[in-house]
Amino acid sequence: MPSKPDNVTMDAVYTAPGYLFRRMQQIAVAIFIEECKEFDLTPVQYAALIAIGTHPGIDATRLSAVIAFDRSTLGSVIERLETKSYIERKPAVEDKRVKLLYLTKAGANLLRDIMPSVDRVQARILQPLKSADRKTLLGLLEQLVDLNNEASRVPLRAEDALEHLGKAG
Amino acid sequence: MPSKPDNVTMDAVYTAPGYLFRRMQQIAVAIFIEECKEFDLTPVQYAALIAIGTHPGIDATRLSAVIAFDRSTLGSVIERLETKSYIERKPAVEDKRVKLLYLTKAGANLLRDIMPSVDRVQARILQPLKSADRKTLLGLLEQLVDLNNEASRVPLRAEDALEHLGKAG
DNA sequence: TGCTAATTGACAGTATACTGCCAATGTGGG
DNA sequence: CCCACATTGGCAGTATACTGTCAATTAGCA
Repeated sequence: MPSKPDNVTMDAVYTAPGYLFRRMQQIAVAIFIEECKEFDLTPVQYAALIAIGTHPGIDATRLSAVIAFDRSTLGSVIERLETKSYIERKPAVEDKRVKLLYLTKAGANLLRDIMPSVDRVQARILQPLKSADRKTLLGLLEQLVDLNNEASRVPLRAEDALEHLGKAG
Repeated sequence: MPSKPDNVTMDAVYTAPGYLFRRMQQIAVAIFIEECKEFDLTPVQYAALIAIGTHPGIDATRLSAVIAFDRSTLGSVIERLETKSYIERKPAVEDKRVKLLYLTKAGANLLRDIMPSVDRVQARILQPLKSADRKTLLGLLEQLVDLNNEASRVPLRAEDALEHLGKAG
């Protein structure tokens, strides 16, 4: 059977990096949700919790820079984490606009408990590849994300995380 | 200056494949929107248009299998493409449930015109890497997406696209 | 000091994504 | 033929993502 013109043209989509990254994102999220379903936490909420845990007293704007999430999106993420009592929002005394974010005891416990599941997620995502290929892909991915950092609307600014320390102590 | 414990812990996020794929997806979409802004088309809408163009008379359910998009999501995507007059929805005579999808003249023209921009998008996404690394990454990505196909809720079923031919001719 | 800039959090609006449900319709076994 | 089941498209609800706007507040400069 000769190859159909259909397939030839769709290959332009199937082999495009943009399409492949979209698929991998879908797959990664699906694996995360499945592996962590007992914790009722999304990948985004997990990353936000980690960042708040490692940067106690950070504000929402700086948090968005640390995990490279859109500030508008982050608002609802924070709200949901607060509803679940995993974080607390406290108004800053020296700046009435700012609300500082802190992990609650429950949030810290959750992070501790979910860690093995998250480790399984990251392993499962790359599992189909041979060990050497996993390292190669991961290395190239890290490079590409770093070199393309400015291309996204919300570039990663890890160093922003340190600014609040000047105010808080 | 000694490395902060903050950075050590955040590295667990920054080097996780799930996080890196999310970042690359954000970056790829941002580049697409920027490069194709004159056409007012999203990456998802573009992929749907291509698939409809290469599979005239496909229905929404089969379309979702061909591009691996969720069927619920696809409903609104199709609606927007129809509003913009890039596609047409015609009821199937032999099955009153089904609505068949066709590219309009305007849709075909758009696909033709947008192609150079989309080519630039795909090039820009990988541009920061050396040529050999681009090929390596793309090859591993294709492998990984294929091998993880069943892990996503909506696996790619390219062969589904051929089923409607039995009915339409 | 006072006016303008910038910052912060919040919100409205649009567009993916997914879960689950529904009615209409089609299909196949008894 | 009839009834259980599957399929199709649509919808409600939730959760990212992004654009743009806004009021409150702060900061910087004349």
